[in-house]
Amino acid sequence: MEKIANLLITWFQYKKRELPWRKNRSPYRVWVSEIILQQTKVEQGKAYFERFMAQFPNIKSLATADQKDVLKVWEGLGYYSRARNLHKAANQIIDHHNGVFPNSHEKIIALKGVGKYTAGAILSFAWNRPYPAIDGNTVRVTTRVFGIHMDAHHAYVQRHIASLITELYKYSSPKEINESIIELGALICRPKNPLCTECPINNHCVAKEQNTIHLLPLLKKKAQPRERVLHFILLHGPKDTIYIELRQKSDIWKGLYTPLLIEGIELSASAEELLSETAKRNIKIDNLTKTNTLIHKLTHQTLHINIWQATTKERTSYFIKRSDLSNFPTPKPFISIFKKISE
DNA sequence: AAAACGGGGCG
DNA sequence: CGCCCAGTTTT
Repeated sequence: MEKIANLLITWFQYKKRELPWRKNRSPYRVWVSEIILQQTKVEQGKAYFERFMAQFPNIKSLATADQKDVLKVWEGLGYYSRARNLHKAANQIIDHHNGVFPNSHEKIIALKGVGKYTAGAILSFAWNRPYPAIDGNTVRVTTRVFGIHMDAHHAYVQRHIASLITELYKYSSPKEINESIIELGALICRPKNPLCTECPINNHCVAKEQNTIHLLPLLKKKAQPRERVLHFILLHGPKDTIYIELRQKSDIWKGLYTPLLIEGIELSASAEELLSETAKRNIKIDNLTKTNTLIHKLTHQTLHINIWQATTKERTSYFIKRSDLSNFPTPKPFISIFKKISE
């Protein structure tokens, strides 16, 4: 174990990437970057991190912002609950910790959106405290190096990995141990085509020795995504206004704004059928025409989307000036559409 | 314990 | 275009 720890950190000090969040490891920066990096590739996360930090440089500025503006910075990144939780947790810190980022594991993991991994990352990266940060990279590296041929999600395996990582803390700092393992997983011990010849610990890798690297880690199969049909109507009102609605249910895109949504009728539905649906919602519309249809794939749902155009003479509170559209966070399929309309 | 939650990238 | 990646909350 001592040899592995030393090889890892020597490699890391030499090969680690220069990343925006590594410039200054304040708890706030570590926290924001770790939330952004959940389910997100480093390359995509960089620009979002820079913009987020520019707009919300500290806990207070984030806490006092409108959730809508936090989601606007998050627009296009996906898993929007991360942004809502980040905003809520900033307020938790203001309300319960006097605006100062808490430094105990118990208090950090109590923050909305912070689970075991993120708590470990904050404690180790910001304060060099000995808490494992077990993410997908860590699981991949450790199951291979130690030859763990068991379901990686199983609680027993997670505890085993944690104890192996903790043992490495005897030989080097938790901060560098955690970060070097994650970096090794990202750069060398990749899911496909790992670069074993460049790996600093290839001589200590059980899976390499067994020729079982391609089999590890052992992961469960995912469920099939469900199919879903959505009709969106770009509804133009008087005086350069457009109808938008806030998604509020516990469903995809909560907190974001979309055009008028009609769900529950088939993809091939006629304009007449849509008209009767809008009538049910007491919205009188004219000139309804279909403009295009697209498929938007999410991990858990495949969305079949029809986009329509229509006009109306009504003007309720759901209508905003087209030029204000850019202030409203919207899901990926509508970013370019809204941009075009607002011009 | 299982399902829900986006979007990007690769072959 | 099918397949892969994956922490936290909710159910």
